[in-house]
Amino acid sequence: MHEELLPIGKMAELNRISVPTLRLYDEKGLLKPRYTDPQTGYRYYSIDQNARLDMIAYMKELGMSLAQIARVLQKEAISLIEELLAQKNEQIHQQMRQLKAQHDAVERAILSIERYRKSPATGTFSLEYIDRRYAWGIPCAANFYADDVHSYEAELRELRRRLEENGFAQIHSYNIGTTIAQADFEAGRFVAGRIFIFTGRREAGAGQIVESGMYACVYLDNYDDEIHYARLLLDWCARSGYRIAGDYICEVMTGFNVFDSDPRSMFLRLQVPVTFQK
Amino acid sequence: MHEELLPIGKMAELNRISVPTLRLYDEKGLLKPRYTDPQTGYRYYSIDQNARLDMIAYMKELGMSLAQIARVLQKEAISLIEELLAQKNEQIHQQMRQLKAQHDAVERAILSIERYRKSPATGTFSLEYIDRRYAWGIPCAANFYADDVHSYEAELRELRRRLEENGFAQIHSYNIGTTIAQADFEAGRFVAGRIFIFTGRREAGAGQIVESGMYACVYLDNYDDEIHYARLLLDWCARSGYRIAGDYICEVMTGFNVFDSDPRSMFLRLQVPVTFQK
DNA sequence: TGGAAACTCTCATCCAAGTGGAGAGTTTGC
DNA sequence: GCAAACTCTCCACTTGGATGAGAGTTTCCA
Repeated sequence: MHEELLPIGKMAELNRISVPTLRLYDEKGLLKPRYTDPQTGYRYYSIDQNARLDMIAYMKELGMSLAQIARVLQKEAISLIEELLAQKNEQIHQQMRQLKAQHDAVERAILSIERYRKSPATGTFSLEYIDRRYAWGIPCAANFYADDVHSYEAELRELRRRLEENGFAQIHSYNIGTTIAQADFEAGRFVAGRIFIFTGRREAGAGQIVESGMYACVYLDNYDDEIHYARLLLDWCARSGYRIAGDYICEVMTGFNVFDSDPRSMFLRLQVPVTFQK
Repeated sequence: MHEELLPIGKMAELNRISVPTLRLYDEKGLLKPRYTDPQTGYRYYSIDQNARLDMIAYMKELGMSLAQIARVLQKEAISLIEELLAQKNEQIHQQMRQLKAQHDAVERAILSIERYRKSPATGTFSLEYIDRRYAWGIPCAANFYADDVHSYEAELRELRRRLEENGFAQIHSYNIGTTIAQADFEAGRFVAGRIFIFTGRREAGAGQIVESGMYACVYLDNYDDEIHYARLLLDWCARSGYRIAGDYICEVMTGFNVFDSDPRSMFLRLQVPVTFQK
C-alpha cells in the first residue's frame, strides 16, 4: 500500500497547528510521525494521523495536560479516558465555584471603590441606618489598643489563618472589623473585643449577626487616629442625646491601604449602634 | 522612630508565603524591602509592609498578573484598579461561558462512552426510534465515496473551519454525520450529500433539524466497511418491508478512533428513516 | 543539471509564577 | 569561638508552546 506522506509543514497547515507544536508532540510521544528519515531527521506524517491529532485537540479542550494525554494515548485505553473525564467533571465544578467566588469578590471590590469615592470627608459625623450584616471572627487574644501595631498585625494574621482553616477563599476582599464591648466603650476604655470580617451572607459555625439599626458613625483615613475619633464619636453621641445600644465597631472599608502617597487610600468607619431617648 | 525590621524568613513565615516568592516580588518591584544591607544583600522588611503584601495577595485573587500588579502599585492609582476590575469582570464572564461549554463537552463525552459500551455488535441491524436532533453543516464539495480518504479529510477540515468561523467551541466533542440524499441511497448511488455535526440544540443560521422517527440502523466499527453495510441496510429495509422516508445518515458516534490496537474504538451508526407499508 | 526558494532540522531562548538546590557567606545563640 | 540556622546569588525545572539562528534538504524552474 503506497501511503502518501506529508512533511511537517503540510501536516501543520492541514490541521491549523504550528510546526513547533507538531515537533513538541513528537518529542512528548503524543504523535510520532509515521516515518522519520534516519538521514535527515525529516518527519513525515500520514493523512490518517490527523484523527489522532483531533483526539489530542479534543482532550486539550477537555482541559487535560499534554502529559495526561500522552498517558492515555500510550495506554490506548478508553477506560482511562473515562476516569479522567470523571476527574475533570469534579475539577470543573471546583473551578466554577472558584470563579463564582472570584466574581463575587470583584463585585464587592467595585462596590467598595464606589463607596470610597462617595465617602464623606475625614471627621464627618453621621447618623446612618445600617442594614443587618453578617460577620465571622474570633475574640482578640491581646489588646492591640494598648500594645503596638505588631499586636494588631498578629490578630489579623490569626484571623486570616482561622478563615483559611474554615474554607474562606478570597479572604482579602472582605471588610475587616474590630469591636469594643459596649461597656468598655461607654467607659472610655479601649479594649479590643473581637476581630472579624463582614461576610455578606450568613455563615454556618462561628458566624454572627450584626443587627440592623441606627448607627452613629465617623469616617477617617488613618489608623492612628482611631482612638481620638472614637472618643469624639462618644462625645458626639452624648451631646446629641443618643444612647449607646451595642458594641463599638471599627470597620475597614477599603483594603487599598498601600499607596503611601495617597493619604485617603485608607478608609475607616467607626460606628456604634444608638437609640434615642424618648 | 526605631522601626523593627524582619529578615526575609520571618516575613515569609508571618505572611505564609515562600522566601523565593518574596525575593521575586523584590526583583519585580512589587515589594522592595524597607532596608537592604549593601554589604551582605540581606533584605529587611518592616512589619507594616505586609499591608502591601495583603494588597498583592488580593490582586492575585482577582486574577491579575504580577506585571499588572506592579503597574498598579507603581502608579499608586485606584482608578487603575477600577479599570482592571471592570476588565476582570468581563474576563470572568468569558471564563464562565467557557467553563460551561467545557462542562457540556465532558458530559457529552461521558454519555458517548457509555453509549459506546452498550453498543450492539458490529453488523447488528435494528429499528430504532430516534428523537429529533439538530445539526449544523455544509454540503460536501466532492464525493468522498468515489474518491479516497483524502477527500473525506478535506471535507472534514472544511467543516471544522466553518464551524470555528461560526463561533463553535469544543468542536471535537460533537458527533459528526454525513448524508446521502434519499434518491441516491435508494438507487444505490453513493454520493456524499452534506457533512455536519449534531449540535444538541437548535442553532441559529445554518442549523438544521433532523426529524424524529423510526430509523433502520446498523452499527459498525470501521470506516472502510461503510458502503458494504449501507448496502446491507438497504437490502434489510427492502426485505423487511420498510419504506425509505428520508436521507441516509452515517453518524460517527465516538471520536475515539485513535487506538490502533483496539478494533472497536471507532463506532459508526448508519441510519435511514423508514415508514411502514400499510 | 544548476541554482534559488522554500522547507526542515536541532538547539537555544523566552513567557508566568514560582519551586528547589548548590555553594558561599552571615547572623544568632550558647 | 563554634555550630546551627539563616540568607545570599545563581542555576535549573515546571507548561505549552513561540520565536529565532544557523545549517542542511527538497523542490521547482530555467
